[in-house]
Amino acid sequence: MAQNKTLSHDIAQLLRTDILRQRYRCEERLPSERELAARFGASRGAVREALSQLEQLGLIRIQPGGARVQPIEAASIAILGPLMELEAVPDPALVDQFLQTFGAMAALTAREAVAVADAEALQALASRVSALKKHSTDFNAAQAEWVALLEAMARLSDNLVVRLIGNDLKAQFVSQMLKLGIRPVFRKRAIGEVLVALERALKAGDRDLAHAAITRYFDELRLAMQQAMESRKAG
Amino acid sequence: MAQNKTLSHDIAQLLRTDILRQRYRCEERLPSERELAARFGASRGAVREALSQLEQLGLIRIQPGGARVQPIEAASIAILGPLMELEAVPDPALVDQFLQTFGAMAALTAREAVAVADAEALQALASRVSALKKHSTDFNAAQAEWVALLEAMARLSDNLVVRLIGNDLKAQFVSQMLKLGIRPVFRKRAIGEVLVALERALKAGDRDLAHAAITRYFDELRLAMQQAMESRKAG
DNA sequence: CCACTATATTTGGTCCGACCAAATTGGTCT
DNA sequence: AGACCAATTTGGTCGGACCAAATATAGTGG
Repeated sequence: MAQNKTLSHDIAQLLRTDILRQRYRCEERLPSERELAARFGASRGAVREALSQLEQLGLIRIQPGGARVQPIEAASIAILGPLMELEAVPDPALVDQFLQTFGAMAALTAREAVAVADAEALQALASRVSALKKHSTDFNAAQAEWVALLEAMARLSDNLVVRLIGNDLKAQFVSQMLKLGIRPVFRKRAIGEVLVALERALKAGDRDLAHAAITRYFDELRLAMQQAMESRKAG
Repeated sequence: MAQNKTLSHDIAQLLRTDILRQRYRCEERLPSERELAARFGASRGAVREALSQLEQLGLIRIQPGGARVQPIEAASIAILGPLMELEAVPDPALVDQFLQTFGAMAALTAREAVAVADAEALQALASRVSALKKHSTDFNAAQAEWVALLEAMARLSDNLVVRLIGNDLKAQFVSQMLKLGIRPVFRKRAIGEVLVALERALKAGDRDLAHAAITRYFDELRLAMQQAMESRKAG
């Protein structure tokens, strides 16, 4: 079983899974703290801390009289990770939605980065793209370079909102994908076109082109990821 | 003082504000639970629940030996609301970043909604846009109609990731703006163009045009909001 | 004098038992 | 049947206690 640092975290994780698996219907009352404590062989304090965390996640609403589960849409994005971990292979539709959303924010970041970057910064970004062109065969190296490129643009654009969301999503998603060892296979020609467009955008300071290129990249990533998950399912 | 339901929530809020105000430097140790309990005149259990919530927010990292504050960028987006409430008038740059991000996701939602909608659904959306054309003078009615339109498109696109992020952001932002009573004044001609484009996009099922129209609307909203906040500052 | 180690202290994690206030539940009365 | 009221359940808080891990300190050896 997944062993967290503390007992309260373990309890929170168990309850969280139960709720996400719809073992408790919406608006239904959870067992009382005393009963949960007895069930988990824990003290009421530990259970209370666990419930406090679930409330912060927006999964439940605690009131005198009982804790009630809330609709999933009312929760925080921090539940995306646990939601994908529910089954051995995450829901492909959810993965696609994730990449679509993350891609939109990455594209936004690219546009702003190009908009505010000076000549020097643009040159630095362009050199990263050049490096990417050479790593077209080594997946791991290319992946690391992409992450570095997006990170560099995020630093330039300096948008705290995007950064917070990105951190949350990355923490939820990337680790899960790495754990599963899913390796998307890109269409080389398309990725080549993306890199060319990105290089041109950086050289010309064309923010719209940069936006389009990043969007295109994530579209390719979505496609590759869906295929990888399908073959994983078949294998 | 802002009175929450429970004492632990109050303590969490106080500590949260202290951390966001940088009263504790990054990586610095917070006072021990026992000392905090003494300071707030509360029991250690209440303090522990508060700290547990802050940990869930990503503001602190709790370990035997002490709780340490984490870099703001590592936190969850749930801190955006408190971050804007720190001062009487929220940071205009932060508001702009928020609207930019929210707009990008709304545009994404619009594109997907148009992509998956059948003729009937498109017609329903178009009628909402028509209604918006008539409410051009009444700010409150128009605002409510915009929210309803975006909500309808969100239901159609059925993207859980966007929905969760949107809920989080809305909960953080909208209430704060309403509380301040800031009223952005739109450029009527631009909004008129947006509505025309949106209507055309819905009639033709043109997802790219819908995306562009929503983007344009939020660009106008950003402009109007910045002006409103500036005049508020001056007045 | 400095670096390393073993010890003492601090700090978080958990448990137990108790009391209060609010919500729920169930019964009673009209 | 509906409204009202008491009994029970449930969450919120408190205090004290013990353990294990991390930190700080004193001691030792170079």
